[in-house]
Amino acid sequence: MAYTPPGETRKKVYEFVRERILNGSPPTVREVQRAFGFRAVQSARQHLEALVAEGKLVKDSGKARSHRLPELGRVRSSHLIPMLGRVQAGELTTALQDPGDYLLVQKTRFDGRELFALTVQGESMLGAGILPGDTVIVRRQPAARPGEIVVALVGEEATVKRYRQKKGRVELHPENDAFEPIVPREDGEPFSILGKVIEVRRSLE
Amino acid sequence: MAYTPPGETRKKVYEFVRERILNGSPPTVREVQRAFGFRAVQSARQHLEALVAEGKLVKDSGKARSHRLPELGRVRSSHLIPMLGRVQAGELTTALQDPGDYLLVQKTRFDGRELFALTVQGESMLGAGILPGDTVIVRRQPAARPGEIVVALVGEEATVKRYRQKKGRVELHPENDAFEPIVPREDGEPFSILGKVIEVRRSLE
DNA sequence: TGACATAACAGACAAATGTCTGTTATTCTC
DNA sequence: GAGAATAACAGACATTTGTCTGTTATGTCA
Repeated sequence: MAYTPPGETRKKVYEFVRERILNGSPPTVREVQRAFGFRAVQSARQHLEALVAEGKLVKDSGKARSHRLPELGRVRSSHLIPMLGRVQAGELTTALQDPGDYLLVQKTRFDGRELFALTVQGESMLGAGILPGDTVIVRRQPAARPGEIVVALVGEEATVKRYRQKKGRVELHPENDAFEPIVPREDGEPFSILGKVIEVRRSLE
Repeated sequence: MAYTPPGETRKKVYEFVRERILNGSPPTVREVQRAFGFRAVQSARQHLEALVAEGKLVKDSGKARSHRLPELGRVRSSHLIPMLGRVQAGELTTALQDPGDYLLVQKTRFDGRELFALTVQGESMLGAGILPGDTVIVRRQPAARPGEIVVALVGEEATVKRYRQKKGRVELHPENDAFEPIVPREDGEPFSILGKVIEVRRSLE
């Protein structure tokens, strides 16, 4: 490769490597060499080393394909969670065994507790910006604090509501005047908190 | 490693590799070996080969760290898109050059067009279930169809609104009675569609 | 011009990594 | 118990990949 003005090729190398990293396969030194038509491995290596020195890239010495973007450490970590779709609550457990779909979440935001996702039905939470068809990501937990939005199992159905307490009794509040709060009966009707809604997603495509 | 029931370790190997791939660094054969305490490289290799044969993984023969998740399945590779946060519209372009944060999306849902994300400010889209602080994922495109929610550049500011046309003229409608529709002036005030909102995300933690 | 910095080249070595051949152990089924 | 199937092991070799030492070319600036 002919001589190029200082910094010019360096920048292109950075963009090339960055693109490759974002696409999931960091290049080897020789892949960079070939991509730029260098006739010596060292040419590619010098650029890569310089980029590391500048702090634009990070590298694990000696390892293959180990260049990373420095700011990605906290972001890249991801996790797949089962997507429950529109299953009935009664089938929740079995659905979790072999879920039909997965959703990708950024793991670092969640502390390793079990997560799952499901699709919202009905308009009872319109006031909280949760629309029918929205996907809610839920962290499994058996209890909640007042004010949090939870997924609860009432009888045979899973429902998304805001958790409240009144005189020591649990109430599940919709955010829509057309609906009434749910007050669990004491006659043994199955009632439990499945978990807390930690994220809402809506696809508009 | 002691003998384990057929398929048991295989499944764990798959999960391990999948996790690593999603995190951006597919493991080497020997990394799998170490992770499972195999005393022979071949043990790890057999599992990996079997997984490729089953179609659960794909591999570039001979290359280091070349295991990938097949593009066919439901679980697809992830993609990082730049997160623009609360930057002013005028800085949009520069912000894209060196973004400070990234968001993880499922790549296959988007056809390779350029994506970016930004944080919503203001309550003008409450009626569409878009709240202040929500993150919108935007696909860059210079035009839109009536009814779609877009990010537009009006003067110096980026704004999220519903795109409409009235008598051949563009109007940007809020979804909140407290706000007025925006009708771009014809006096040369900068106006352009930055892209279409394809997803809304809200974190509740 | 000459010192200096950067870019690119040449050729090799060393470490990491993928691949191969063959063997032993465990479980299941008949 | 014999045979089949799967799991795990042992040890080696080949290729890929990272790293090193030294050289030549191009541009900058005093």
